Amino acid sequence: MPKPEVDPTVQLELSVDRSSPVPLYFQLSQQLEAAIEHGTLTPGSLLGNEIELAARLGLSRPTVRQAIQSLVDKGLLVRRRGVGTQVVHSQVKRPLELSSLYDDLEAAGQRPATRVLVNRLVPASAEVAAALGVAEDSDVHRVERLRLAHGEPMAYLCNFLPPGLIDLDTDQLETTGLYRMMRSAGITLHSARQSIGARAATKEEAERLAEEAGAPLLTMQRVTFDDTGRAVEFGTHTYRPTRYSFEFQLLVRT
Amino acid sequence: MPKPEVDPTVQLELSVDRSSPVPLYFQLSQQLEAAIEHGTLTPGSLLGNEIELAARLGLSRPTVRQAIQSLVDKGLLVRRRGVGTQVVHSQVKRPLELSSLYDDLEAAGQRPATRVLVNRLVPASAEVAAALGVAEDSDVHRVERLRLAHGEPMAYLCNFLPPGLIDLDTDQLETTGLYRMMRSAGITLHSARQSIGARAATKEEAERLAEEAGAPLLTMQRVTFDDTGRAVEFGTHTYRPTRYSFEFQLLVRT
DNA sequence: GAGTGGTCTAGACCACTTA
DNA sequence: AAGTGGTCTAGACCACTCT
Repeated sequence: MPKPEVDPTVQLELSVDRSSPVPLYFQLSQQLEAAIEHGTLTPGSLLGNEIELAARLGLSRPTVRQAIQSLVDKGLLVRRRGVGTQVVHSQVKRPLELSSLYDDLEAAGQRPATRVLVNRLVPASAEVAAALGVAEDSDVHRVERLRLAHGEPMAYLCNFLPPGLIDLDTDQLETTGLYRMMRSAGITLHSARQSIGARAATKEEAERLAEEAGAPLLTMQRVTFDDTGRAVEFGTHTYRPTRYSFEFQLLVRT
Repeated sequence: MPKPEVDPTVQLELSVDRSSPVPLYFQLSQQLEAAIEHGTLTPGSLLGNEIELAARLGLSRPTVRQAIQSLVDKGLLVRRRGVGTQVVHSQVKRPLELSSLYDDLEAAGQRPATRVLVNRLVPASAEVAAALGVAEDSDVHRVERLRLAHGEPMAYLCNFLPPGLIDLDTDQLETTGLYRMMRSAGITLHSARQSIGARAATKEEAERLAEEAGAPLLTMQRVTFDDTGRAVEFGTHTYRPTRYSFEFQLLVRT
């Protein structure tokens, strides 16, 4: 009876296309990630050593390392000196993302709807001006939206954006998410500072979300920065906690 | 009048110690990070090119790149092809962390106090068993704690841990955080899956936190995994939203 | 065209783990 | 002692941005 292969990657038909413009390390990391996602590489399985893997693919060791490292950074693999590289045991795989409510809902198959309540220029309040780094009372966009799922209100979103950044077409706001609009306008999102809390609904808030006054609401405030460090969005959101909660995975910084 | 230096790193007396066991790239990244933290490298300033920097320090380019890349991953630097490497403009610098309430409070100078309400072995409920990956009705540790700041209750923490992992000394639980105890027991935390929501307080919850029944509460559930993929902790926490909110910075995955 | 970062190579030596 | 990942070198060519 033949001894089973120790290195599961040998059965994985890995290959790279050197004529492709896609970087070699990226081609490799995508194939490995797909194999993990797909269950071909099972949790706990030990990848073969880097040098042998590099030789088999006709790549240099640093290139293979770069591919593996990117998956380690995503939390999919764990490396141990003297031991090897293993697929992480835990079932949780989704990377941490700057979540977009619209995308979240769409991914969950909830077919979200958006109703734009307000879309106009207003003078910046002190709080908005500080968050966006603009002068107080200068013009900023104010967008108020109600997000619905299955016809039921789920969240009330109030956002402020500096002027001249993107074209805030109301129709487009109703059919896609704000982040997606910013990305297609060539804005590279970089980081966001978030604060998540809770409070009792005021009468107006309750009415908007079809709740009762005093009902608990989940709140989120966020300032988003692009890769030049500009604040590109300040948002104050309220969610119905019976309909929505924040789910995410954190990687421990090392 | 002499033209000012374009590359601010030349005035930075960077140096590496080749006799140190600390990796060279790490020595460099720490010096750069300190300079950014300290304000010596101001937001928006352009670092000199990698090759020149490598030559000045007597390092190879890949080593310098590794140092710079680690700061890019932390969100402190931004690289642009054809342009250069810049210190990020935004004022936010704190990295995303797996937050420990105890550490958060201590960092905020709130001198937290902990009262251990329960610390014993209990049979695992279905929910706990699923979260920790143990058999239903098998023994698990149950720890209930009340976290206070300035003498006021701030959060009620209920945690479950698999048996035999760490010594859950009650005195130690009152003077430090659970995460810190796990780390000193040699457990390497790796990732956590969190869910943050809100709900109205039940009568018992309200009493524990000195709130009224029906008051809004901020809730957090978390499963934490170590680097072998074992679930090492499952927690169900409730926070007084007037006293606590979750603040964190996200980096956009690219 | 000049300068930047992005990618890649083919080696090397070391530290750690396991047996 | 053998095998692993961790670090490091000294080059190379390419793609992109700016002037």
